[in-house]
Amino acid sequence: VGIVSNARQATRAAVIAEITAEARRQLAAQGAAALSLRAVARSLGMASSAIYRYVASRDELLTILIVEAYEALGAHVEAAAAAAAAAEAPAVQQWHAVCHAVRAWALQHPQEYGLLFGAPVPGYHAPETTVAPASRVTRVLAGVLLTAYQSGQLKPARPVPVSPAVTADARHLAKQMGITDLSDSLVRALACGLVTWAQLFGQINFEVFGRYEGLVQDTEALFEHAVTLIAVLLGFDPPTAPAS
Amino acid sequence: VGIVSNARQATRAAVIAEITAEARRQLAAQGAAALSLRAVARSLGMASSAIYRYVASRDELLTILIVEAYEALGAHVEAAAAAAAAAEAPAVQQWHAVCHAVRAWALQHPQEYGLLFGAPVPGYHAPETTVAPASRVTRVLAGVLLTAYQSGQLKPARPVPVSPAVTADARHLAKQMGITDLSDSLVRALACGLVTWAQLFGQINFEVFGRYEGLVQDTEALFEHAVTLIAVLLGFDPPTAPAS
DNA sequence: TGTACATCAGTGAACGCGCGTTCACTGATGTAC
DNA sequence: TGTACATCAGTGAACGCGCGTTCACTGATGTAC
Repeated sequence: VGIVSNARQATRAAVIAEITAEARRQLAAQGAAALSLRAVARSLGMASSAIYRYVASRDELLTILIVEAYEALGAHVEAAAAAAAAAEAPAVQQWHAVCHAVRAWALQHPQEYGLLFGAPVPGYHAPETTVAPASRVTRVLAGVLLTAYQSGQLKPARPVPVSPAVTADARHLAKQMGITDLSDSLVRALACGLVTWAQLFGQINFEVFGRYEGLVQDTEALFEHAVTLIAVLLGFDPPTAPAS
Repeated sequence: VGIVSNARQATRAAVIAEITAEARRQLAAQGAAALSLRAVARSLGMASSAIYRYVASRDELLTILIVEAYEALGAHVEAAAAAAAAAEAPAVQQWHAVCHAVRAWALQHPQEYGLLFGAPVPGYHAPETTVAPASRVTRVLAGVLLTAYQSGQLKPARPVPVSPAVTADARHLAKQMGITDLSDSLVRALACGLVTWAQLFGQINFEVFGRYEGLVQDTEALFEHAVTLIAVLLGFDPPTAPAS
């Protein structure tokens, strides 16, 4: 409880940081399945048993990596959103900015992205600790759309009817987000948002997981097109001039 | 080369079938990463070395499983398309039918689906053998849209401008598919198709990989909504009556 | 039909590897008087 | 400031496990005369 024990805690935190950094390196190099505590210890020049002073188990290390990845992605996308907002860009451009930010991070960290958005690691079940960090990106995406909606720049273009079951889920979701306005148009917007959320990550999945390989050369241009199409679906005004 | 050697070949084929069946069972139970030749041999009551009379390596077994999964999914979706076509359903309904068929198969075989559409297995690179089976589903999806397009039931609703890079890729793709009509509207349709292709699987990914867990109760209803939205994006007439 | 030979399925032991995790132990670092 | 004690980082050996793959070998099954 003394002053110096803070020093101990500091070095302790530093070692944990080294461990997670090395683990992240191995994750990036060989994927989550190949991640091993022994290999991390070896790279750090310490006995394999020493790791257990800092990390309870392999699963806990995986959880740490997942949380860190969510936070990194969240911070990256938040920064992009903040920059676009600071430049007072129109809402559509803000939407494009955050989408491209997600994609850029995913392409730079394919294995971490796969850990977050690929098939779940078998035998591992994510604890509740990961829920909050995971919602960070989602919050940014929803925030951009919500302010666009509130500023009138986003209006449901084609009122596609929503089934009762989807309406119920949308209402439930609105309550969770603390939204009191439960108008039909907002329900539609939420349902549309849920779908476009999956569409955005579907687009990135195809690119990161190599499903466009050999079919599409300029995947960035296609992504830009996809984001534009999704924007139209969301209710942004469609572009008229040819895209760059 | 004799008659009876066919009998040998037949029993040989039967054993291979048993091996792949058991491998598929283990894949379904514990995922691709946990698949092991020894475990398969154990379950079949044979020595671990005996497997090598039938399968060259673990990677080859994985390849076989991938090809089989692609074929199974392809056959499933083809059957759904054929049934919808035989019933002379309107093109939108055929589109819905094939989408729901993909989803149904994915939910019934989540691990196999993950093997095909999740993050690639690290250290494994799919040989060219998998390309043809993989294109089977895609061909069905493209076929449904193409006939809808040709019968006039599908017309690009909002002509969203397509960038030169995407146009080039679309043209290239059209040539690969043996399509000679390279009109602007077809280029737009192809670009849109590429995007909706990823969107469809993105939607299924979110459901199979559990990303909607705790957020959406009725995932089937949401999927139905997603397919409808994608249909609108593709250029089908939007539904007017409330969805079921 | 019977016999000598070739083919092939299947065995069991072994090689060499890596893994997660535990445990008794050694030193160093900090704490309290 | 100095000393006795407690805390904690880090070690090395070990347990028990499973894996992919190879290899010399045994029998059974088919083949050719």
